[in-house]
Amino acid sequence: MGAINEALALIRRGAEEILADGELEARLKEGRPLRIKAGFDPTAPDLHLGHTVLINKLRQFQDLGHEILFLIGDFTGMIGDPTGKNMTRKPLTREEVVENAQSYKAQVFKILDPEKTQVMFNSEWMGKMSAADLIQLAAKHTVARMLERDDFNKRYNGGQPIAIHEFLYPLVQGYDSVAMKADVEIGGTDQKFNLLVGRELQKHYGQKPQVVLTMPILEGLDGVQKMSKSLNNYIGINEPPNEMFGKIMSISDELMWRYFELLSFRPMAEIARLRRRVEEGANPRDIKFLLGEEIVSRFHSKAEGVAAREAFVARFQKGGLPDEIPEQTIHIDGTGLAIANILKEAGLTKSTSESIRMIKQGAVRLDGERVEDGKREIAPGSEHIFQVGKRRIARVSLTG
RNA sequence: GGAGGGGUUCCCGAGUGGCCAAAGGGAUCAGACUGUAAAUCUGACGGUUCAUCCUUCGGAGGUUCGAAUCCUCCCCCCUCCA
Repeated sequence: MGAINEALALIRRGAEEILADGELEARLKEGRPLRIKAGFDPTAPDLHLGHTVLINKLRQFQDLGHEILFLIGDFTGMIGDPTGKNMTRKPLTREEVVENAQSYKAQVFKILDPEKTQVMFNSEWMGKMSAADLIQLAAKHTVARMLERDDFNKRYNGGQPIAIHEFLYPLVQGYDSVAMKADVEIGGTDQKFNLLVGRELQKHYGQKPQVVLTMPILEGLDGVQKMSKSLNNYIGINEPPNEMFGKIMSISDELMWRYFELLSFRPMAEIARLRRRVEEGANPRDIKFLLGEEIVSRFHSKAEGVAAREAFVARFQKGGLPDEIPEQTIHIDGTGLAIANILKEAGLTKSTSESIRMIKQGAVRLDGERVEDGKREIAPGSEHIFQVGKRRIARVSLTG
């Protein structure tokens, strides 16, 4: 009994909503491994920490002994989840789907145990479905229910078009749950409607309706908008250790707790203790170190996590230079090249104009000394460390 | 099919013949303060041989000493009516 309560606590951690909570408890009591479904787009995955909120939840289920069904929606991908804008997507070729699946695995298995994860494709059953079957499926849901979905509702009332095939998306996603005999489906809060359709359909097909668990959308580095690549407020899981660590350090203190809850595997009790320490006067920066080290360790290695923290301390706390400075060689014709031009050549600035601006703003250092005059020429045959701001740095050797 | 409104620098959005590389806001970058926090303040934010010259305001032409602004054609988006 204690074990079930513990399991429930872990499952509820960070979850936005569980429908229905009571059903979940009942299933856990059955004592068998539950079938946990999560669906993903077949488009090329480039995962960031926001995506891992969901995957972490899968991992927790896995740790509790349940079976993860990682569904790649290669069939639904042809429809595209209706957002009102991109009504249809161009279908991916089989090769692209296979390739993207490989890429998913490489990224996702940094969190999940491959041994306990089944990767599935919904084209497997949807591809075989006949038109008659599809009509039968469509008969199991009503237009009125469909229009309950927020974005359909808005579009319908706002006189915006809704293509018929868009109604098929939730139906197909729901049917996946039937085909997969899912016990639980996990998705973002924006997926709630689709996940609930799965419950309805399972009932129609004589199955016990799946438990729906929604996870919140993670805020990006700015702490306000959702983490996304297009907003450039993300931490990619393939980013280099120091980059990753630095980005984590740059989040606000308040946001740190959110990240702890959703991204850390530390028990909530421990996180509560950390929080108390900060309230009692500990420097939040030092607590953030723990988070940074844990995250970097997960996606790289324990050693790299430690190294990233040490590099950060050495560089920013003690004001030193990073231990690995990218090296460059620039060839100079004639007697010398102006610093402004070298910066551009070295890729530290996008243009000579930017170099001049940066110098004017006091952002440029040459071997640690602030540069005042961008026109100053450096003769070939020497090596120097150039810095623009705090983050851009390069060791440049100039050859004649 | 008819009527009307738009497309401006990364985004939003002013500008309706010269003072426009183009207001303002956002994002971003840099400096100060710090814990590379956050918040705040300051500055920058097309390229260049940098007090110069060059390229930009959906596309192509044209008018003019001079156009983001006027004209012609084309492409795209939106609203209303049928």
